[in-house]
Amino acid sequence: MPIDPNGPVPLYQQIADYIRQLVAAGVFRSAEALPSLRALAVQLAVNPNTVQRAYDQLEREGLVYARRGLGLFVAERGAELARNKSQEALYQTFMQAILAGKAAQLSGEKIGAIFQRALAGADVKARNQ
Amino acid sequence: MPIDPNGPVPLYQQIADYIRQLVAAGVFRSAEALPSLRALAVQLAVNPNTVQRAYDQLEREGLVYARRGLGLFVAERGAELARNKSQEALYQTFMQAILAGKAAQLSGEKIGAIFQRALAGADVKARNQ
DNA sequence: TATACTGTATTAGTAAGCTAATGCAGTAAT
DNA sequence: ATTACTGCATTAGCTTACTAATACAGTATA
Repeated sequence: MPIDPNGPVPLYQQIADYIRQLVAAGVFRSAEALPSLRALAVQLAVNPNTVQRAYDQLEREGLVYARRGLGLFVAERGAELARNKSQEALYQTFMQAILAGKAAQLSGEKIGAIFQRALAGADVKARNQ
Repeated sequence: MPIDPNGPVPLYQQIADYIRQLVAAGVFRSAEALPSLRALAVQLAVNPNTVQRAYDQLEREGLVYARRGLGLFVAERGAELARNKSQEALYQTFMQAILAGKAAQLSGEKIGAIFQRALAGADVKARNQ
């Protein structure tokens, strides 16, 4: 698991994002236990509270539920929620960016063109990895 | 000028963004003076240093240049740079969002569809204002 | 019941970023 | 030279957010 202690995005956020991806991809099946706080904390060389905070966030999103003494489990529709969450986040990001572009006097067509260029660029980037 | 002392985005950033828009729109013509640090600071009820920081950023971007004792002026190709800057920022934002979407197992088509929905949504939003 | 594992809560330290106070330095006009 | 304007630099206060230390509480098993 790729964790970068430096860099702008907080550790707990990186962890939450990564776990969310795994849940969305179905790596953890419904009602299957996720790694325990401390286990993951040791593996990532991070304080348990930091993992806790990530798990907290995922629980608030409804992806997982925690049982004290037992562990953490993927919620019934956890995978589906995770996918919806990703899409919603993407939509919000796009919306904000588009509004910023409009504020900068860019037309909808121009904004669309820039997006298409980025989409193509992302493909190339993915191919080179 | 709409400045929100609360809210997540720092004052100096709001100021810089707004001035950049004005420069992009050609409100200030080349070599024409912008409001002085203190004048703008008074108008916005903000510390001069905060405006200074915004102007600093715009100068680093090459949009304007400062002359001590004289004031701040729009650079030769300032308006053009401002427009390019906006497009480049938009491209970067799109790129990051797209990569996040791909990481979340979303296909390029799906990502494109979400973007189109956001673009349409932004139009509606603009119409209602 | 003792042990060893789970998650939870409280508190504190630390670092980064933003804003402001104050004084310095250059220009121009009276 | 004085005055009144420009931008610039240094420093400090303040807030916020992140991370960590530590202790508490529930569950299962030997």
